[in-house]
Amino acid sequence: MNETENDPILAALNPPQREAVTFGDGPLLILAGAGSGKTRVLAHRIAYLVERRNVPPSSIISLTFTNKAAGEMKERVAGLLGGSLHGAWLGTFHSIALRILRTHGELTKWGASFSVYDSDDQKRLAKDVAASLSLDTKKYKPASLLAGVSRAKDDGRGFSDFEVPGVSASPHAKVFYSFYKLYTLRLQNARALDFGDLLLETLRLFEERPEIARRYAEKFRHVLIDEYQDTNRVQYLLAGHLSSVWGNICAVGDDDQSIYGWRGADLRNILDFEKDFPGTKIIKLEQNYRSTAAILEAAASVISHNVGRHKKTLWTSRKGGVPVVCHTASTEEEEAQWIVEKIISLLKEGQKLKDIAILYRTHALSRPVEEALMDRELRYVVYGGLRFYERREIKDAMACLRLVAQPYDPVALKRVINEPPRGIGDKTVAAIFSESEARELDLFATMRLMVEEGVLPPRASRAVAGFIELVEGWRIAHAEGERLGDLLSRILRESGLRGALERAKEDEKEAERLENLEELLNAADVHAAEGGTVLSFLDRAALISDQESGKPGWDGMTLMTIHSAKGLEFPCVFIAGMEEEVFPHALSSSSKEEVEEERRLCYVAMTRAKDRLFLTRARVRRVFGAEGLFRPPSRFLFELPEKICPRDYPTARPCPEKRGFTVPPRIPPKSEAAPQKEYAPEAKTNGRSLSVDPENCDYKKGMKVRHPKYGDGVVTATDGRGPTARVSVDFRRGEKKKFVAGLSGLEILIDD
DNA sequence: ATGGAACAAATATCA
DNA sequence: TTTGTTCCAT
Ligand SMILES: Nc1ncnc2c1ncn2[C@@H]1O[C@H](COP(=O)(O)OP(=O)(O)OP(=O)(O)O)[C@@H](O)[C@H]1O
Repeated sequence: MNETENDPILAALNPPQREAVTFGDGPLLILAGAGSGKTRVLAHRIAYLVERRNVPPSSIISLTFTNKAAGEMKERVAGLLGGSLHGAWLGTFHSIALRILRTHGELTKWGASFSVYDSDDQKRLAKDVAASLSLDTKKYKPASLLAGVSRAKDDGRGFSDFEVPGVSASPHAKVFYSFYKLYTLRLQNARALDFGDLLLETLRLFEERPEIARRYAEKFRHVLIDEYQDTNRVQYLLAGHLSSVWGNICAVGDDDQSIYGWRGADLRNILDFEKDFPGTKIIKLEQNYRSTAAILEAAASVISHNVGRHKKTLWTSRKGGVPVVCHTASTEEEEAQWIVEKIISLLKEGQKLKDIAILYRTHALSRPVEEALMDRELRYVVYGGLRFYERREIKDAMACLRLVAQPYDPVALKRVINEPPRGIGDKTVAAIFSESEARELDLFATMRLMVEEGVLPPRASRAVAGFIELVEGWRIAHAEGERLGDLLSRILRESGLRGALERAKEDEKEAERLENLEELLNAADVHAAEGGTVLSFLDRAALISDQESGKPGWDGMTLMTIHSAKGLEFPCVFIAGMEEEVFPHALSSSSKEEVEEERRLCYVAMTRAKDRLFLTRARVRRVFGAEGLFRPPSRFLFELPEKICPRDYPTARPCPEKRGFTVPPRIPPKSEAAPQKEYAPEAKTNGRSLSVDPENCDYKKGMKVRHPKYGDGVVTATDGRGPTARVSVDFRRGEKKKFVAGLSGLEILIDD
């Protein structure tokens, strides 16, 4: 039994980990805290099954949540195995659903060649739908209706599961219903699936064709799921189907790290696992191998403020450690500056750039940091944000490509029919669409007909004819087997997309877009070389949406949101923007549940750090070009152990009675220069206190408020509740304005 | 009817 | 900073 000593698969595991890896058949749940080696166990278990139990890789499916996690998993297992993993299904839920749907496309109402809409496509479609219904988009924002639809799909409720709202139903319910209805119809006409559909339609396929569900359930003797706490209803049901024959489902997760509630993640999935899968073996892992005690203590202290959580033991043998550092800067630029200084001293201590990560709640926070890093010529990679396949020029090119494969796609057509401008304006486009709907005809067929019948003004007619010919040419080239890269290159040339950019390339921005197109061509060549098709190239763009910047051995630091950092680890971690309204975010602080999810997010962020952890905030941060707003420190800072992170915030104190913060007159330390007039200038003079209370920002008619730009005013009307409410304000200076409450920068004035 | 220019508004998190 | 909307000259 000493063989484990030299066994690469079993050696570096502690006893409970080893038990999990070698566990035989039946459901297995590994419920454990951050950094306890859950993902490691999954990777080792896959290797163990293949190598020691002779389980064929093709009967293993491993489901992860993000592409990044899927990539890591592949890498880890490959490192343990050395190549024999061929045939195993490792990927995100969405990519695996897509694979299944493509295999059985003919059985769905979309047919075999449907397309996948990414969130930009979804938003465009949602806008069209709202316009067709002539909704008041002030009151019913397409984006929030769309969010409702996505959420319903995450919860497993397709349109057909909704009842026709009765006469007494709320206006919102009626609007939502008709929106969902038309959105569904338009998607179908476009033969497109959105992200929610990928999962939901796979589930439907399994339910309506049990023999297909069974085929997969028989194939997969082992189903492994990482980050199980973030599965939604549909994913949970899919997991049930996949494991229904063999019953070997192995889920790992941590309820304290559930951060996708807004995407329908349901904690009950992990909490009720035992009930759902009778005979479950539960294994707990309690040793954290990642972080120092200082970091772990700080993180534990924060998360302990969530009520009703399941206590977990988590200890580390890495006693002590460098204390967590909190820093308050006066502006976002100075915050970035401070981070960069720290990074430089870390580098002097021997840390490598790739060992450093800067995490933040929202992408918008990356800019000042990026600028500071560029000043010092430090290399970095930003993950997420405006991703490669989401860039305008790339989406335009891909829309052309999509028209080649799927000429009936309305979103793609609308996008490029007049890009670059070729004389087909809104009126003509609208005419084409309504005609196509009226005649129940394909968009291109409609256009051809309209040109022949001469129903369009001559100028527009000629332009449309030219466009048809253009796309037809591409389609012929494609049918004749032109290589993907050449086809795309032809499209860029003939469509004028490239020409338009070249004409404007003295502009740095446009030059960069041109470079992106070159990279796209490159990616197309690579994809074709790997045997990919136009269709699979389009799929990839929707699902991955990021292009690996192909620089091997790249040594740069990492900038990303906390959400995308989940599951990763770095020796040094900076968390920027530790301010109320930023983190917890203003738009998710309206309920206790939302704040608790933000707190878990904070916990996730902190537990990414192995050795060094820095939390920073700025007293004043600008929201877009606007004037800087005073930002009280994040409540999470006050939840850190005092000894680790001393309370040294002279400018604001938590005010428990109001569950908010009051802002006393600021006494600037001598060392700090710069006049600070924008920090609530009147607060000192008129004896009233300003209350910024994001948990309770319900505006009422008649309420006195202050805006940093417009001054004081009175609320004249409100629309909706919570941070997304619209608030109309009459300012004393005479202006009338309407705001989104959570983003407005409005402060409620309270008389003493 | 189109398209440029000037102006206003609005930003989450991911697949 | 970017994206969308409105207005006006072609
Ligand atoms: N038995 C062990 N011996 C040495 N190192 C270990 C052991 N188990 C885990 N580790 C290390 O601990 C770190 C955390 O492991 P892993 O990422 O698998 O944790 P996790 O539980 O998935 O974390 P999280 O929930 O935060 O994503 C990794 O660097 C891993 O190599």
